[in-house]
Amino acid sequence: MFIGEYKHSIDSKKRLALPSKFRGEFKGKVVVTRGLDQCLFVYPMSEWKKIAEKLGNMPVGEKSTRSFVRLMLAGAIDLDLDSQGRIVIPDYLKNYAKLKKAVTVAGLFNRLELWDEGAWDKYKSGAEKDQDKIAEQLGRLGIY
Amino acid sequence: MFIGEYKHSIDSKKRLALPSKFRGEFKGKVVVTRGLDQCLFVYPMSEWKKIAEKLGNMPVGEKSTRSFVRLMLAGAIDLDLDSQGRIVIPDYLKNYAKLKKAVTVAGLFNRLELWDEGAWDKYKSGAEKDQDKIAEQLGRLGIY
DNA sequence: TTCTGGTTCCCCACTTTTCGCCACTTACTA
DNA sequence: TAGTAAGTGGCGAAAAGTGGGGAACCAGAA
Repeated sequence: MFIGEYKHSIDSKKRLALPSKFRGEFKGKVVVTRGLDQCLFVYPMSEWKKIAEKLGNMPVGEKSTRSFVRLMLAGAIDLDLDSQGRIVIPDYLKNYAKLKKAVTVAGLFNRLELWDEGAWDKYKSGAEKDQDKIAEQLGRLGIY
Repeated sequence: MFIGEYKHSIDSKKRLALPSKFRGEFKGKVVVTRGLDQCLFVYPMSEWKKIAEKLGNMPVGEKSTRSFVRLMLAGAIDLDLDSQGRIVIPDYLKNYAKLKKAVTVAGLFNRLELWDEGAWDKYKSGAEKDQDKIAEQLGRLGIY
């Protein structure tokens, strides 16, 4: 289970180290995909297979479904960790999430999220302002 | 399983290199056919056989089904990879997808798609716009 | 048949990118 | 404060992508 917030940096070769405490769960392989709100999702292979299976079997008849599947599958990439636990972020994903040097890695239960540090801080302060709404949601979920 | 987005180029002899990480799955042979939305589909021989089977058994009653089957089956061609992992794109397919020099190769689960780079970028930015719909679709897949 | 022009295919070569490894530095722990 | 682990940086080797020469092949024309 992925939890916590970590700061890492992308070097000149587009390499990004993943937090060492999670490397065991990845077993040397991860899948990175386009996420929501301009971040990237990082899944262990086992999680990704479930998702890909569903995507691959979606009907291609409808135009909007087709483009959704294209975006998700073509937007994903499977990567190997090097001996230091780093992955190389492809250009098209790096651009999508507007990643520069400083990256925030966030643990979200069954995945990691990669954020440009600045974007993350902004997003977070926005979300923190919305405390009342969050409290409301928690209540609805039965969390007190 | 094919995923990811790759940039390659067609040279003056109409040769196009396929991403090296997939060459193993092709075993030297591929089937290329007209795809949906002005792109080309590239299947490994094993996948193509399944597809062709399905297409051959489709009911020919509906007009749109008929034209879809014609599109896929009539345009299909099997190609060999050369020793550098390239295929030669026939003119009629190159024209159909309006391929110029810069080509985007997209992995879509059981096939690759070949797009003119410009067309791909346009298609993608169109699909990316509707983040709400994407979130909705993700929710339907059980991804949160 | 023989010549010629065009096309295809095979192989070699150059350039760029990627990958694996090693090493330094920083942070945390005991 | 020594020791260990994590994060970062850089080098050299290997692989991938691209371009081009030239042989083989196939047509049509003389």
